This record gives sequence, structure tokens and C-alpha cells, in this order.
Amino acid sequence: MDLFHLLTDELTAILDRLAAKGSLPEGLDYSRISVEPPRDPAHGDVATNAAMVLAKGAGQKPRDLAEIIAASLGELDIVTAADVAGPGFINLRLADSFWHARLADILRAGTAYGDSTMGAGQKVNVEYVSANPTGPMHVGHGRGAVVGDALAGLLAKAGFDVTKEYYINDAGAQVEALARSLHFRYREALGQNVGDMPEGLYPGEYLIPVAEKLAKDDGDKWADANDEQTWLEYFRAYAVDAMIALIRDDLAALGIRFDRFSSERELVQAGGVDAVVAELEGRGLVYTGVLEPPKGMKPDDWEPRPQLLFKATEFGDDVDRPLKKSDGSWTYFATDMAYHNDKYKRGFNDMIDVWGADHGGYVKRMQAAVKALTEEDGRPGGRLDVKLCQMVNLLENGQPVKMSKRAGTFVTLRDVIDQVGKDVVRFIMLTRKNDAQLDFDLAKVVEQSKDNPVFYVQYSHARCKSVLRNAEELVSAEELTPSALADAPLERLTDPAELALIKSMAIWPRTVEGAAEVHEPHRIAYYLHDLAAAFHALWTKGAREDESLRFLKEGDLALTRARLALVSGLATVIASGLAVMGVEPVEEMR
RNA sequence: GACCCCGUAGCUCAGUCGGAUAGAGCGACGGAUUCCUAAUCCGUAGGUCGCAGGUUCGAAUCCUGCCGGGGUCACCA
Repeated sequence: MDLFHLLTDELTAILDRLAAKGSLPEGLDYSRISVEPPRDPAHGDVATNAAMVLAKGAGQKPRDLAEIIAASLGELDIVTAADVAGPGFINLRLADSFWHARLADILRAGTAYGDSTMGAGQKVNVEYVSANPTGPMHVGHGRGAVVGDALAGLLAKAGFDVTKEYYINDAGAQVEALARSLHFRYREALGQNVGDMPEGLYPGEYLIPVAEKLAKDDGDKWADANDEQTWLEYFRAYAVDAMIALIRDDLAALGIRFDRFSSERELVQAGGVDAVVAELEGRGLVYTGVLEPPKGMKPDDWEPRPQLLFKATEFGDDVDRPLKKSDGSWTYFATDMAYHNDKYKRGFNDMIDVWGADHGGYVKRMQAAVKALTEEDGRPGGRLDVKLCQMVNLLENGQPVKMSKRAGTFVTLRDVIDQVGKDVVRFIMLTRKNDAQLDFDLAKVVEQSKDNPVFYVQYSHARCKSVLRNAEELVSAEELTPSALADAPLERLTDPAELALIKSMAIWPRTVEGAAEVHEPHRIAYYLHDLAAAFHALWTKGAREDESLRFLKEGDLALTRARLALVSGLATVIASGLAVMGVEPVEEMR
């Protein structure tokens, strides 16, 4: 059990006892009480604001109340000191033996350490990438892919039942353009004199092999360019399938596998949109009206036009939103609304979408839609969180990488993965909050120095493994297994730097829960960096300042085993964290 | 004009659903290498947390209003 949960339980029990004795009023609200690591380690191992939060309700001064609570906390076996500080904080210091037991927990749990029951098996749907199937993924897609996948991994570790989903936008005008582009390449492959590709089509070379295969398989069956009726539908489906295969390859290169691909087209054809709109209509949430032009930037071609509108304003949006285009087909919003309804109907009360920041303007309306579609059900109501991913600036030694589709210098996600490796791509994409811009320097991310966080963290893991390899000359293989190390005489770990490292490792479960709670996978990367720093510090202390702190002590095998337990535990926690990010720990870095 | 995001050390950024003396990396300066990987570590310098109010025991964090930067803005996806 996570130590902060443990202490929260102990604290709650103490407060209940105090209430039973009459030292506190009954029925105080404990919900604002925090039990957390203090920012300054000098304040101890654990701090609680309980006295300050309860003071008003208890009719006592915070510090007086703190003294009472601290006295009881001080009686716990695991607590060696309970002090009142500042305005009424209670700072606890925990026994070394308590920390040694945590290390043993880590070794017994393996990379499952940090697994939480917070999610209680609740279903969560994470939808990400959802790139238009019109070509290979670019670096920006890659960020969304990594953020979504790491978030899914994080939620799974936190005990949620996660479904990873990709929404294929295969119903709009863009896939028609794709179909025409493929047809152009197809005629080209047949040897027709096709001239330059018309404006608005996709000029990328990736369609050429697709077209060549088609020409080989089907011959000139579809060769009449003017007879769109016969080929458009076929080419659309063929092209989308080919592009999805391409995207799946790119995703596989990143180590990403989706649980489900949902097709917009299938949803529309199955009547999903009609059903949703009909339902909203029945509730009086759909009407035909004319929208005002946005103030301050009236589009040139603005014309007052009656449209089928959804009353998004009743659910927190700024204006009502159109559901139908002038040609009678559904807007993207209408189909996406049906798609979210579909997810909800499949049992997902919790939905997370990962989008590019340029779609930020759609967040409110989608949340309004989800609210409207789920509020009158018996269930708690759907929750939609949208994570917006900002731009990735691709650099090479600080200089922007020039990218132009036309000039053929466009750098795809695949190019970057091939150049630096999937683990580097994944890690770097998580070194910033999703809504902050990210510089991705192709040269720096493979540098072996401490200003490269990927290297810095991986190096700490490699060092652990190096020590464990060297240890084989002193300790038998049986004694080096995690379970054997858990039984090592851990009480021999008494140096402050050793205990500090265990303490850093012991906040991993809390880090998982905190990051999962707010849907922020980047916190894992920062945690691992801090953890690696604590280890590098201990390493150098042993190597350079105080030889007694070296991990391998030939003359004291009991101490050696205890320290190997520490090293093995650290490797475990690093591996556990990297696993959440989808990054493989490295064994050595020579 | 409206909405969203951002504003923290010279630079790039963290900052735990409101906590104590605001942190890390880079850059600058000064140190550590017979020894488990110096690809690392230790130390010093550097801040009115954009500005002004408000909420309360307590604000970088929440609210309001400004200033500055970015994004989006009826039928595209």
C-alpha cells in the first residue's frame, strides 16, 4: 500500500478517536486534509495540514490542535518524530525500518510496483492520433500518438480499464481528394499522359506504389477519368485502406497498438448521426436558424443562411453549432457528436480525446455535446477531457529543419523514428506538458550527456545493471534475484543518501496516481529524471568522496547484498516508469 | 470583437486538485577522476512567479480587470 494512503488511514483513525473522546466535534469534513511529502525534505518525510483545515470547525487554534494530533501520530510505531511547525503543519519523520520495508515491497512487486487500484476497473476511452488517412504521419501526429499512448498506459497502471481508440475520418471531402489523387497516380502508372497533378490533390509519392499495385492487379479497368461514378467509391475505399495500413506501420514503429479503429463512414452509414440528431430534436435541442457572423472578423463570403443548429449554448458553448452542410451532408461536428455518443453507449463514461492545439476551438462544443447526450441517462453522465497538443519544432543543432511538401524535404514521423529510435521519440515527446510547444532537436536527443533527459535516465538504469553484473563475482546468482534481495539485511542501509533514494522510489505510486488523476503523462518523465539524479548523486558519492558507500564491498557481503537490493530496486522503479511511457530500459550504454 | 492556451532565473522549462525559505537543466564561475561507466557529481551566482486588486490562517496556483505572446473563430477535418 502506498505510504501516503497508509498514513491517511492512520490519521483518520486518530481523528475519529479524538472525536469519540470529545476532543474534536463529530462529523468534521476530512476531505480537504492532505498527507503529502513536504516540499523541503528538512521538514521531514510526510506533512499534513489536518490541524489547519480542521481548526475552524473544531473551534481551536491550528497550532493547539496540531499538538494534540501530533501527540497521537507520534505514538505510531513507524513514526519517530511528529513536530508542529509553521502555521500548524504536522511534520512526521518515519523510522528507517519503515523505509527498508518499502524497498522490500518494491523488489517483491517488480515492475508492477506503483500499480494502483485508484481506477477501480472503471472504463476509460482514450482516443488519439485520429489523423486523416490521407498520408503518412508527421511529427506533430507523433506527439499526439505518444501523449495518448502514454496517458493510456498511465491510466491502466492506475487501475482503469482502458480502451485505446483511433477514429478514422474517412467520410469527408478530404478522402475524396485522396481517391482522386490515387486515380491520378493510377492513370500515371498505366502510362497515360496525365500532366501535372491538379490543385487540391495529394502530391505525395506515397501513393505511387499503391497506384502501381492497383494498375497491376486491375489493369485498365478504371481508366476512364471522366466516369467518376464507376471508380470514385472503389478508389476511396482502396486508398483509405492503404493509408490506414501506412499509418498502422508508422504507429507500430512507435510501439503503438490500438484496441479499436472506428470508422466515421460506417457510423454515418449505420445511421448513427440520424439517430443522435433525432434524439436531440425530440428534446428540442435542434432548430433551424441563422447565425450571426463573428464580430471583428466577418468572412468575405459571409451570407445569412438558415442552418440546422444544435443548441450548444445551453450546455456552456458560446454559440449554437451547425449540424448540416449546404449540400445536405453532416458536418464534422455532427458525426463527431454521434461518435462520442457511440463511445458513451459502449459504456465509457470517461472519454479522453487527444487533439492538435489547432482544434482548441472545438473543445467547448464537443463537451457541450457530450453533456447534452449523457445528462438524461440514468448514469452519472459522460465526462470528456480534451488534451491539446502544441506544435513540435523540429531542429537540427538548434536550427529549424526546413520542411516543404512541395520541395520534397518534408520530414515524416517515420524518418525521425528511423533516425533516433522509437524510445528517444517517445521520451522526448513527454518532456513537456502537452499544451506547451516542444523543441525536438534531432542532434541533441541522441547526445550522451546530462542535458539529454533520455540519456540521463537510461544511464541510471544502465549503471544499476552494470553494478548487478559486476556483483556476480561476489554474490551467487540465487542471491541476486529480486526476491532474495528483498530478504537481504536492509537495515544496513543507513546513509542519508541511501535512505533518500529509497524515499524517492517510494513516492512512485503517488506519482502514478497524481499524474493519472490530472491526465498528465509528462509528470512521469520528470519523476524519472529526479529519481535518476538521486541515484547518480549516490553513485558519485561512493565513487569519489566516501569509499565506504560503494555498492560492492568485498569484505562485507551482507552489506553488499543490502546495497544490491537498493540498486536492483532502483532499476525496477526506473523500468516501471519507462514502461508507462512505452520506453525500453537499456542494459548498458558502452 | 469573442473564446482557448501561455507569461516563473540570462535561455529552455517543472512546480503535486491553495501550503512552509519557488525548483531543475542549459549558460556563467569554482571544484571532484589510482577505485562499481567522470557519458557523472558537488558548490557559487542568478527571481517584485507579466501588472493591479480580491477570496483566507496561507496564492506562482483560485476569482476579477488590465498588459504582452500564440492559436481558433458559420458549411474543412
